[in-house]
Amino acid sequence: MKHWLVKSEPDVFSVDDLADCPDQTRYWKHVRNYQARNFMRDEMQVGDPVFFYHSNTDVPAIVGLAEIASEPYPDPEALNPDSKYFDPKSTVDEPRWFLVDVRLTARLDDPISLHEIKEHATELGDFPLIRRGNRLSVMPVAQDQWDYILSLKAA
DNA sequence: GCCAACGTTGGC
DNA sequence: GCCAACGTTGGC
Repeated sequence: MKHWLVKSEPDVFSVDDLADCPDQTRYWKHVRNYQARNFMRDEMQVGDPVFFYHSNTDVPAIVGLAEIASEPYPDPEALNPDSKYFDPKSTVDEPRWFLVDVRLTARLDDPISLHEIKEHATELGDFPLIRRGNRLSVMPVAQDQWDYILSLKAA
């Protein structure tokens, strides 16, 4: 089992939007980045825990807990010529882009802010979220990093 | 295959 | 709104 962090801009799709979805579950999102794609396609498993992170907002923060709710499956929008996510190089036989469904398990009453996470950079060690210049929207979180970040909320 | 130009991300 | 970082594109 691996742990993950996924970023979403709340203006586009927030944790509240996910909460409003049937079964608090929805596909997570039309990733067009190969590194993120590889994590989703090759490593995510049903039940993996996920931090839901709000980016590009007043207070960037982990705002919810979620879990992977499906096996990876091809992104149908990549095959739809009318979609903004259309990719002519993706085919039914050789899909290029993948989705997984994500189910919200808890909203955090007290979000864990990026600022707070950065204050604990030393304890966290190498963590993609706080790496300079990082733009990855899907990233793995080590078990001890997961536990440590959750303990910040409890504290 | 190189690399400049361009677009996007995302914190501040 | 600014700008650093990074990925992608396309000319050569």
